[in-house]
Amino acid sequence: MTEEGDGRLERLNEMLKRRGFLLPAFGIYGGAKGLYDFGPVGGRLRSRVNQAWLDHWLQLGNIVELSCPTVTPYEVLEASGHVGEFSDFMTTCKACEEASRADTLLEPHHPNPDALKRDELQELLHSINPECPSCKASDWSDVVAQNLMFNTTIGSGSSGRAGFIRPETAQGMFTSFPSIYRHFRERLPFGAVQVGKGYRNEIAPRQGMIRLREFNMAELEYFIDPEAPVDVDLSAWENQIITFIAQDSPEFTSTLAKAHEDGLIHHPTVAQFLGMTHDFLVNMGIIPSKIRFRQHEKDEMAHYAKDCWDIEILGSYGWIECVGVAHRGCYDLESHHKATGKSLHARREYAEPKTTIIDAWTINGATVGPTFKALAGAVKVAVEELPKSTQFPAQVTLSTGDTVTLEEQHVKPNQLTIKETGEWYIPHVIEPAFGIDRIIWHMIDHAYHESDKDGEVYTIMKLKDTIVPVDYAVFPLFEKDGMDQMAMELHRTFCASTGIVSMYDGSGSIGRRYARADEIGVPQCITVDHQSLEDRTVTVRNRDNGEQTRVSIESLTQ
RNA sequence: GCGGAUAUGGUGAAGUGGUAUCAUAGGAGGUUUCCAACCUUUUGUCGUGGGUUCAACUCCCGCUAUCCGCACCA
Repeated sequence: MTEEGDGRLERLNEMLKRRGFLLPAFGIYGGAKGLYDFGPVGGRLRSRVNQAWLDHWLQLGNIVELSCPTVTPYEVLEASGHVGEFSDFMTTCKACEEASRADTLLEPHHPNPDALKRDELQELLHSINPECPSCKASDWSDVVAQNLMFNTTIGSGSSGRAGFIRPETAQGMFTSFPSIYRHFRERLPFGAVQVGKGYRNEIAPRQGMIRLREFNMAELEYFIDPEAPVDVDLSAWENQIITFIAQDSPEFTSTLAKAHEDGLIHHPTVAQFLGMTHDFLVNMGIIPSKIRFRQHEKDEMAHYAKDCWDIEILGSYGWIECVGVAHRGCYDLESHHKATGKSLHARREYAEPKTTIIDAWTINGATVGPTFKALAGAVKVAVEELPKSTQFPAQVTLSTGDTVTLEEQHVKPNQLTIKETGEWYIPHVIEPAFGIDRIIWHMIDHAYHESDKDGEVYTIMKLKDTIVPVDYAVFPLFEKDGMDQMAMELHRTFCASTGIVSMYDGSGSIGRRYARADEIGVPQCITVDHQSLEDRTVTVRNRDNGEQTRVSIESLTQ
């Protein structure tokens, strides 16, 4: 196998374009930065990965799939913190009209300009007046926020409402919490999954598929009761040695259970999801030794996170974050609750109802009201705090600072039994978020094998059978004598079966066709030859070892 | 966003102030009893907009995109 670094990445990218895996979008218009097409081969690959991802999480048994709009009202993303967090503060040089980031300009003059608010940046910028990096002038416009989300208007004209194209799928799932809660009969834990597009108007999209302006994401929002005992079994991964990079520590290996026992992974469900993520990636063909889990530093953690892990994959661009598993606490539901006033709580029933017996004093409203007038409310609070043993008349100091004298006629005994069967709380959320494009890139990167064949590079895509874009390639040995009709018939039979993709190829020599099929990773090539015409058997060639077996057509199509 | 480089058939490349070359690929036909073979034939191109010029793929300028650093982002 040819190793990387000798032009492998260039050959891979060239092949992906030529064979229709991945192509720059809108190519006939010169392309558009940060936008890619999944082509005739890649489109199928993507949909299979999406489906495999959904199936993987639906296994848990308490997961539903949602599909929420990409167009999202301004208020939703303001409440979630994205309007505030997803912006850069820009200023323009009045001499040359070059736009620069205000915090970058101020870096030599302030320890951490990134943390400044807009007004503070503006003040500092105008007092220091740094040189323009391109024209050396020192005359800056006002600082404006440039948001990394795509702006849009929902509706037109004066009735239009400000909105964004979503930067992640998560918010739609949070705002759907009440209906998911009802669906699951108000019993946590449960989760919602969604695969879909997300959009970020990146300043500098780079590195092919790694940083896109429109990207495929897959997210699970898993809602838990922070106080409920957690029933998580990590034994499935007890023999799985995983590479970790944690806060304040160098790279080391351990198991998920050990990492949790050591207090590194705070929540067992986070550990479970890290394990399930590992399983998914390996099922997709990611090489296990090229996976590592990296814990976010405290200052790097996003605005919502309590504990956050990146799953990084090693590929041609180095270690790239492809999945994030974040314990978001109650941040999201609480934010939307505060913004809307709508209940996003769950109910926790006590094992035993809590009974509170109150045996003390309360006010006699008929006398306290007329006597104390505006102070009556404060009197009530003070009276209810008095011990049962209080003798009246009594001097009482109110929260207002006033001191009043309470007569026996102002009070009456207060005997109550309050029974509480449970309480309301805001569920916590654990969120695995997958960058599907990045994962597909690494699947391709890891599956791409080159070998030397008579001085030429021979390419095989060793993709997993479960997600290959094409399941079968059907060839007539020669396109004559009825072999072509028989092959076409078999091809059509395959295509008529749900979930199977077949490709007919009768062009060029048989060896050339095998090579073409290997290049896009077709696991099995089926060839119709002269013998097939007589006994309805065909040869099946294995992609990875080239071995052929002869089987009957019926055994393939049943 | 900054600095540097680049942009020629589907893919990879050469080249020139007078409308372009090679390899490979794709289609059709032939040949061929299974791993990129061969023969015939055919398809298709100078990223984009402007300028200079009798004439621009070539020179100049803008734009767009790509690659490499830096920065940014996750």
